[in-house]
Amino acid sequence: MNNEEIAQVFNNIGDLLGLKGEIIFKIRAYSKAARTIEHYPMELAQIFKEEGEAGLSNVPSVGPAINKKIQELLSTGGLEYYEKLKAEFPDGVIALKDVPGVGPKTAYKISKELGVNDLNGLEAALKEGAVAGLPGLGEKAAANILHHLQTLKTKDRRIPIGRALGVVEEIVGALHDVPGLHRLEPAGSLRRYRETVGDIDLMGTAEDPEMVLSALARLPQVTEVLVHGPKKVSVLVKNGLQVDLRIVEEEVYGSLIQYFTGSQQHNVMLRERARRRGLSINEYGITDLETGRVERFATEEAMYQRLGLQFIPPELREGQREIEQAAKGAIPHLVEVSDLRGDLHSHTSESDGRDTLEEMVLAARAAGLEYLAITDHSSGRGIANGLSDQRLLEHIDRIRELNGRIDGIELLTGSEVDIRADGTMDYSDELLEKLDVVIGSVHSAMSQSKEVMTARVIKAMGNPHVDIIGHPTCRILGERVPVEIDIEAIFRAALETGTVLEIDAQPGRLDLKDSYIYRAREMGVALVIDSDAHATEQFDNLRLGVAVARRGWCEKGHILNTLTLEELRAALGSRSAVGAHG
DNA sequence: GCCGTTTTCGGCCCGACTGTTTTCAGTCG
Repeated sequence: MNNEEIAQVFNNIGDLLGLKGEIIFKIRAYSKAARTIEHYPMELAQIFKEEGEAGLSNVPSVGPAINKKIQELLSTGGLEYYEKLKAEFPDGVIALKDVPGVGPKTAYKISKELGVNDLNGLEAALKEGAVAGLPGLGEKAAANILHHLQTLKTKDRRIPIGRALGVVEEIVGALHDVPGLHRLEPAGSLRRYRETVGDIDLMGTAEDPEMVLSALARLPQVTEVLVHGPKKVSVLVKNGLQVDLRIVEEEVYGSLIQYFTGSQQHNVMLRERARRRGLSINEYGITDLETGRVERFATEEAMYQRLGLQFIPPELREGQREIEQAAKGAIPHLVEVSDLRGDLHSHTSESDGRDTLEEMVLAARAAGLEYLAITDHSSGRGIANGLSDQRLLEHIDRIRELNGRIDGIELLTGSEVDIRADGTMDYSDELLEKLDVVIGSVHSAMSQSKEVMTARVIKAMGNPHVDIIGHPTCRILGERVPVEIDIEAIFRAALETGTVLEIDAQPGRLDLKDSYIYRAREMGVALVIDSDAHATEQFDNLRLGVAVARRGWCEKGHILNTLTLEELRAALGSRSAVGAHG
């Protein structure tokens, strides 16, 4: 059972207790635990396996009662308390509250009065007009529920961050020239660089707010204007993505962007901390409860400082341990894009890249990289025009030749070599030995069982020529689920063999993902952030890789390609040194 | 039910919006 499923159970328990009329603070305790668990950087199953009950008690918002329930869920797959509670209510209570606008109370009312137990039944009841007749629910409420129900069916709830960033860049670019616009930046999960976002929150300051708001509303990519008030406009853009723009006063900008950046759980914890100090936070400032005096904050830095906290980078604001760390002054100096000196994974038109070797190298140099490994696909990737032995040898010569006549960047020869279904590599050891950088990647037989896949990758890591495992879980966001693999076993093998694990920064991959990065870093596994660029503009992917590494609390020292080329060569040359680096 | 730089008991984040209300409940973030 994974964290998301456990969180779902506690969320449902909270809602059901609400219907029973339990005291509100007990209900909130369950919801709060659910929110924490949902975004916890380590799987509770793993914690329980390794450290038992004591490990679980370190999770914030988990006390003795919820701890016991987690243990039961993990060891039996079920929870008796939950089953008994569910049996007291119609099934519809859980099923119907998936619809936005339908909470536990409304779900209960509909399922009890109308006998509706699933979403199809709900749609039928809405169309018959049965819902609008219920006490407390009128025509408008019913129409609203039907609207949400139908959009729920047609639209992806969250989109990959890469696509959202593209939309933001277009919009910010288009609004750039509006006179009197001072600031304009994203808030919300986009600013925290979550791998998917539900909508886009933009926030800014301007001399004439209305001019900015209506400029957004008039953009060609806007398909519908949902709300257009004096301080806020909400629009839909192509593909149904919602964009909210707020223009606020300069004096309260810090408080507001802090509030709208979230996460919700982070804000709850921040406000609890403030409460204990006799302060109350809202989105406009901090109120001293004794004197009633309100302080306003133009910057987030000032606001965190007022609460006795170090500044917390947005990527860490997930309501885990970041506030207690900030209170101790123990927030790490996270890795930054400017710390990256090189890139160890790139493709050219020799295999499935779009641009030529020379074009890619010039682009990498322009992006400020000091070194670049050219790692086209191996022969087994026929569909990606993988290189035969002979073509690889010629490619190596061309890379060396180019390296000799170009200034400002050093080139490394390399290959992204298929790890075959049996764990052997797609080139011979003799050939691999000629390369500076060998990335081993799984591109085939992805439906292997967890045992087979894990053994396959560990076998590849045992090959002394394999330096890096590329995109270790092979997921494509929104398209392909990750392969079944025992990630803890992979981390252990990486430590034992000194193999580096990749953070593939392609927007659709982000693989390793943030929570795995967190765990790998904790274990001391060496990591590398790679663009996996297939075209000249894709070196820009690196910033996204840096962002997920930051979400995994990585500092410069955890990331191998922050080393100078000399240091890197030494590290790759003796792989035990690579392991020690992390 | 959880938690502690005032507390192991006595508190518990805060506001906006919507619709159905005649003073507020429900939902959301």
